[in-house]
Amino acid sequence: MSDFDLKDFTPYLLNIAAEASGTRFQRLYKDRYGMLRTEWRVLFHLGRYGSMTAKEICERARLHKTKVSRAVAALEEKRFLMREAQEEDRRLETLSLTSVGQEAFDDLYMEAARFDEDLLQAFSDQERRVLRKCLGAIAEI
Amino acid sequence: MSDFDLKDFTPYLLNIAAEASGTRFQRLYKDRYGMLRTEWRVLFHLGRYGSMTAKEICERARLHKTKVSRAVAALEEKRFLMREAQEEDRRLETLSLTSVGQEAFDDLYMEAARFDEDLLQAFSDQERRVLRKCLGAIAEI
DNA sequence: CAAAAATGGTTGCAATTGTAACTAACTGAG
DNA sequence: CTCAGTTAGTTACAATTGCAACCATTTTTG
Repeated sequence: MSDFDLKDFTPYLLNIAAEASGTRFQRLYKDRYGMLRTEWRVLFHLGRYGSMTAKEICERARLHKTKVSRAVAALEEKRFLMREAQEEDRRLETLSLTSVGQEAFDDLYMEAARFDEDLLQAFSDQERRVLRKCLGAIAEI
Repeated sequence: MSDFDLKDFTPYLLNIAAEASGTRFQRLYKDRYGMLRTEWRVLFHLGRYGSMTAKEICERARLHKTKVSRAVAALEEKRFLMREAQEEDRRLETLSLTSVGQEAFDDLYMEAARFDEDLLQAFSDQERRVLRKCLGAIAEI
């Protein structure tokens, strides 16, 4: 029996770490705004990078179009975003945050930055660089 | 606007990396053995660490008891494991792999080690150490 | 010892997700 | 033009999951 252990299996480790950190952060968007993770991600994209179509969100956020479609519907329902049909191509809708959505974003954006700092607080700059580099590379697959 | 970006948000990065690597490895246990992720994790525990009860798997694998319960039922259905009631406490069952289950484990165990090596292939020993340390610490939360 | 609390495990149901099929709108070769 | 693709987005349905309530045992405790 080789000495390869579950704790050495990177996908497992990644999954545990992702779940632990994700679950903790979830409390903020879920408790305060009743959002699901996908909704939070869509909100983040629109808040941070400005108005765009659902298609663009799919690509940038690495989310499947059905997930985005449902998240957009939910955010619209909460009056966090608005859709505006495009003249040139009527299949496309420009999505943008309402002022309520913008406020929610501002709040969560601040919390996210704080949360992240807190999460990495024990690591040196060099460790943070390595972590980011490795995660980025693995995500690229 | 601060310069904090989605690519700087560790829970997001972790989630993307976990999903990318997990999905790729999933092909092996799913296509070959029709297993779900939880089933693979339970199989791994029994194969790597020997017979144990569902409770112990819950603790060691960080899985909720309903997930384990269903994974055990599915693995039993596939004839990958057997249950044996304990005399001393009849609420407990000792779970152990059948020879078919053991073969599946042996196969996947080898693949997992290979997969992991492949995944980390571009990183130096030092980077691997840092990665493991950071992920472990974040998972501890 | 009996009744109450705790423990291991399962089940039912609602919520979330994944997949595929669909609609509506555009594009482009004949 | 026009009809076979594409593309953006939605919807329907099945598979997974999460949560709470539930058995069937132990264990505790009064």
